[in-house]
Amino acid sequence: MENRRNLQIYNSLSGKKETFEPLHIDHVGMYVCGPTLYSEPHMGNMRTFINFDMIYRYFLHLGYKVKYVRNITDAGHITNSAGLEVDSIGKAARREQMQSLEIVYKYNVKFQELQRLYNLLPPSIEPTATGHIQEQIEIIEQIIENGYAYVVNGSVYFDVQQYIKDFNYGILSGRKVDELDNETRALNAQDEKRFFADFALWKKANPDDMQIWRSPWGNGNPGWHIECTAMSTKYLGKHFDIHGGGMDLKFPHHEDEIAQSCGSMGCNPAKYWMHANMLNVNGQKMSKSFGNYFLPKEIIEGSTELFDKPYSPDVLRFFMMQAHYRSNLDFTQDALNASEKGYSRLMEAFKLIDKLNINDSSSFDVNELVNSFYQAMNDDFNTPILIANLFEAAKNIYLINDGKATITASDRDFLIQEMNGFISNVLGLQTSSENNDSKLAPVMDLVLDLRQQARSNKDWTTSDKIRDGLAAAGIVVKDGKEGTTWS
RNA sequence: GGUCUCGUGGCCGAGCGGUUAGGCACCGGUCUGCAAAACCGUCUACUCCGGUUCGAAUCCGGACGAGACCUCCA
Repeated sequence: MENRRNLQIYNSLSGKKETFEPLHIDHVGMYVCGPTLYSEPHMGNMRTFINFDMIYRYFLHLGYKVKYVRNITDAGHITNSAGLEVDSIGKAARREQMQSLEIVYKYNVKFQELQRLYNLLPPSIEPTATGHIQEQIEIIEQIIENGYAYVVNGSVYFDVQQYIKDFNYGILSGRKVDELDNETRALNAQDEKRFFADFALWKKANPDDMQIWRSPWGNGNPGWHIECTAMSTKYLGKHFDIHGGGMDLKFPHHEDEIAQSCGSMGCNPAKYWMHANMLNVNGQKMSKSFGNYFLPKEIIEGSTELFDKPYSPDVLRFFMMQAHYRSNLDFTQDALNASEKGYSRLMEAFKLIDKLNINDSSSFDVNELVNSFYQAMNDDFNTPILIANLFEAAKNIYLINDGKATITASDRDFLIQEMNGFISNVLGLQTSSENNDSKLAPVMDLVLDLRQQARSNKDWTTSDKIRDGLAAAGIVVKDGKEGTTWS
């Protein structure tokens, strides 16, 4: 496929757009950092997963065989800036009076439900951190053997000072080790570390830890970053195509993953690093303390105070796709309403396309239009441009419907196929109408027939009563030249 | 404090040196029994100050403003 050769991806590693060339022909290996299951994923989490779902879908659309690995973090992250224990899952377990595994299971069920609601394709593999403790231990052993880690009191730390003699720590985030900590941070509990920037690979267990594993260094917990190195390596190999995640994971998480891979296997794990941007709500990063925090399910149900009406998952997906994955996106009521209307107009056009009259020639260049879909996506997955081009198609469909433009049968079939491919397969929007209720359709036919009779008799009172009554029930009646439709 | 993004019309949001992005809203028109839907058309931009250039929203410098990260974060 010609379209494959032109795919440009912004690589966070180089800070530039690069032509995508897979390591293995026809195959793409992609690893994305998944959720930590200590609470229900929020809308910001969903934006990242939806963006990578779109990226996954576009690779599939281009005909690649994709192995998409997205992990589940079910072991609590164990250190914070002060080196103190912060087991997020353990904390949640105590709060909710459950065992760690119960917490993880509970929120995983919710996460799976959200994926279905928002039409995310399941990844090829969703490995868990706790299922790969042995692999993590083996990588840590290798790093120690290579001289880039040291053992202290049953804990293992990555030796950044040793590492920077051979590799570039900061290659992804652009940070320089000597700039990292000019101000002396609170150094309590960091006595074990040789250097402030060293990070934990394995942490000795505390008596009150809820999850503990055995290791060559005694009982303990894996560090936060090592799980991703272990799982990406196991399922995709030591060097694979794409590693993705939220922008906030760039440092330290991804930087440390690179250090672990280089320190154990001698190479950066991924050829392309991709980072999806954050979600703002009413101008600020979504946060519980700002009062602009809401869950993906609340906005669908309309149960959040922030918005005065519910929005469907398709509208929310469409809204997010109208912004580029590397841009900030601000959730506001006005913006969501605008997307809701635009989405409906696009989908109405797509539903209309089957019914268009055929002509001997097309009054516009369908090939060029379809090509513009690919060009948009090939430019670093530019979904806003793709959507603008889909609206161009919609405009033409409406013109044909009004008899002001023409299309040939083969062009129409081609356009149907490609529009469906991009709307449904790539953007992940559900094109099947929820109005295809087998019982409602014949009833509507009857009602509209009665209304048409009233209209023929110029009985506007009856005709408008039917229209208003249906409107009250949420059904919009549309009188067109070719008859009346509803939705 | 350090590192890095960003500042586009009423709202959201593309743009990577010369061409109408797009959506929503507004206004005028076509259509309609009246509406709605649909179509056509018009109008609102590039934070500010310098510089480079024949030409800058786009490149460079500075100011102001917003945001992210700096060992919990998607």
